[in-house]
Amino acid sequence: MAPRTLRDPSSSHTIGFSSSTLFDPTSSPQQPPSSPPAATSTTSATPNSLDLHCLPPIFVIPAHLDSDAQDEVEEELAASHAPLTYSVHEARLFVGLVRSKKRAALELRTRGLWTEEVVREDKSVQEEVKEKVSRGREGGSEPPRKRVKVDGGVAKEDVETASETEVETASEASETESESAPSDHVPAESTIEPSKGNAEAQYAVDGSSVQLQPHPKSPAEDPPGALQFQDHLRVISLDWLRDSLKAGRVMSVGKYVVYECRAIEKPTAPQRQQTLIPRQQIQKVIPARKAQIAAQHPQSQRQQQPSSSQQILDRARADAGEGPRVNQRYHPRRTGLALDVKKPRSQLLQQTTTPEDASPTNADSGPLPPPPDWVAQHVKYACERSTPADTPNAAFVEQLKRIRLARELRDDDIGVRAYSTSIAAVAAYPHEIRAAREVLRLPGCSEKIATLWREFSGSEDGTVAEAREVDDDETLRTLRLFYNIWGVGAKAARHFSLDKGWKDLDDAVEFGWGQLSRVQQIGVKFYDEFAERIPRSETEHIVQVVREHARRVCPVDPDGIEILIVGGYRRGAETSGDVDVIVSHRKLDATMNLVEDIVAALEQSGYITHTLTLSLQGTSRGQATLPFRSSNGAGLGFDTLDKALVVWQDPEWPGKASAAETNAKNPNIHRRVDIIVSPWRTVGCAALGWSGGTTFQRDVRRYAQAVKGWKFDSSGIRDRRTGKVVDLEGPDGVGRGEGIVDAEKKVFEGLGLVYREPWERCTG
DNA sequence: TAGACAGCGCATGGTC
DNA sequence: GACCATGCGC
DNA sequence: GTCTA
Repeated sequence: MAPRTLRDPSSSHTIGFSSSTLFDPTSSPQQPPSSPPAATSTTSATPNSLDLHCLPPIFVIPAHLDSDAQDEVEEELAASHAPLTYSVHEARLFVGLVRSKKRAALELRTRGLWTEEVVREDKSVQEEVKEKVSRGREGGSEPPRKRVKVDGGVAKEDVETASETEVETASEASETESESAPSDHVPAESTIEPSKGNAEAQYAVDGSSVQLQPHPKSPAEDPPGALQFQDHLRVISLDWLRDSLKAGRVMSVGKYVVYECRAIEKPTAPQRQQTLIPRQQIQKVIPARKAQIAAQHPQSQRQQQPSSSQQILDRARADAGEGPRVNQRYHPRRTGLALDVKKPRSQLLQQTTTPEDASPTNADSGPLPPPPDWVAQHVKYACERSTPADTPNAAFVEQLKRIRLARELRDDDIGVRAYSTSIAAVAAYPHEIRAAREVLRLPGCSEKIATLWREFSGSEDGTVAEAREVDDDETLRTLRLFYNIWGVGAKAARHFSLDKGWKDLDDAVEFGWGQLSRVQQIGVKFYDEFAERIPRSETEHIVQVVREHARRVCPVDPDGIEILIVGGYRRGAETSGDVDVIVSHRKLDATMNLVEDIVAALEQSGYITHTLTLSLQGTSRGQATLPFRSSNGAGLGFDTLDKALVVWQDPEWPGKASAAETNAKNPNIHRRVDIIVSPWRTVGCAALGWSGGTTFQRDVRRYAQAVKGWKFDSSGIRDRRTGKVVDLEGPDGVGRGEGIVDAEKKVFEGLGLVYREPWERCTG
């Protein structure tokens, strides 16, 4: 082993590398090498015997090296008199824990160095090694390792019960990882060619400028290899340094080359096709699994529903393509709208209150369609208007949503909220927008949104630059990858991507498994499965199973169990990201502890494989302010809106019977299911609170606060001033003959709102 | 021009 | 262990 | 980013 081993190799997150690399790659706070390593250091070294002064400028790629490990590498290099550099543009040689061409290129690119691969004609040995190194990482026909690893974990998970709360251990991941690890590493020492003993064998320094040249003394040693092309850059494995130190002499770099390239200019305009890249990235992670899923779930295909977000995006993009062409007719001549928006706004508002609004008010723009009442009256809460899913401005909404996503990824809460408001307004607008003035009339839409609309309407393809960033910007693409893990929000995504330098899920598994929370580990394991959309028929089936189990655990009055599917399904979506279902019962005591019982029963039958969170005392906080009235013999009469967020898998599959012998595992896809149990008394609030969309719900709360002075949440309503419960559904909920939806209608009514059908709540 | 922007429970990690 | 702040999902 | 006190 190396002269000095760094960290405790048994550290829980030395996954995959601990036995094969010198430098511990565990955590990697990415500190760009802003300052050179100390010339001397207490930990550094025994001066080693290597002489690397003739090497070209070397850059140490910090990825996956924590600052200590990075320092150590640099110290070793410095001790060997290697010409370390901290400028990627100056460097000719790059060393690091990088094992694929693609990744190597990415590492350089993210530091501002764009490259293209150089394929050498004589690549017998080198290519072989490179290919070996990168095998399994690169796309190719081989399934990506990540999926293999993750599946390995899944296999183990399959026997877990939902009640297990134990954190899935890093050691488990480690085991799993080790199965595939060996193929990732450069050849063992035995395969290494005898060293030429001196760096000069491969490199020479050309006078003052450090340029690469084939060394005259050894033209044949690293054949075409070495340096016929002086502009070549090489990314080599850190193992080269390890092996050289180990051998006490400089090993030929040839076999350690991961990526050979030359610098190119930064591409100016990102190609439009890059829109597809995120999906490709995902596919890269899951192709095999995806195909498997498709095969197992023919119903998804049968319904011809978009089975992926990309398809939806594609569809939206197609829509977007049409938008501008239409709109352009109305914008042959535009004025500097942004400049005159402020003043005209109030004028417009006044005008919109009169029927004459439909007449031309501006010689420059022509007539606008008569605004809907909510626009004319500047109604600002989404719950006060109808927002159907199909908007004539879908393409523009799509662009706004992308910008919002970018704000989410940038951890800009306020921006997210602002765009959500605008999106909800645009989505509710019943006409195709033809003039920026129309945008300005909408609540929550002002100069910025109007400007975006102008860009949108004037563009060839119905896109705006800010929205394209989500797909084009590499940082955002990586952030999105992590952000899409269940349990990972903006903070964690940024932490993983920016602080730790992880670039893909492989990195999270290899380098950070032990740093993931329990639910994040689950989120990674089922990353691709959770991304799959759930068709309505499957939602219905799942809910049917929930219903049966609820009845089973409610022996006193099983027929009293009432169910409402909420979430996207209730809003009419063809597919959903998860299944949300409200379970209730007219008898208060029947809903007490019902979630736990249902979950336990579903675990028992094998439907629930994991419990992400279990909320058992929704409104215990409310007890203090809750009058002890409706005690009904049910003890304290709490409002309990209990919920379970679980991972679901149908335990039945064809061939299960013989599975024991064949060791086959359940091929059914894992789904996210939310089971909400509400007491009857507040089931209307629950229905309203869980039927979304997000902005609709948020605006119900804002409305309740601003207009009524109430605090609304899905487990009830309270008066902000007195703290007293506001009972809109009656002391015991709606009566005989009325159901959950009737209760919901009473809540609307009590709030002073016109009832909105669920499909009118598609606020985006 | 400054402050608000939904509001909850759970998980996690830090402090005392 | 109690308490608090933060992150997260809904 | 928008609205409002």
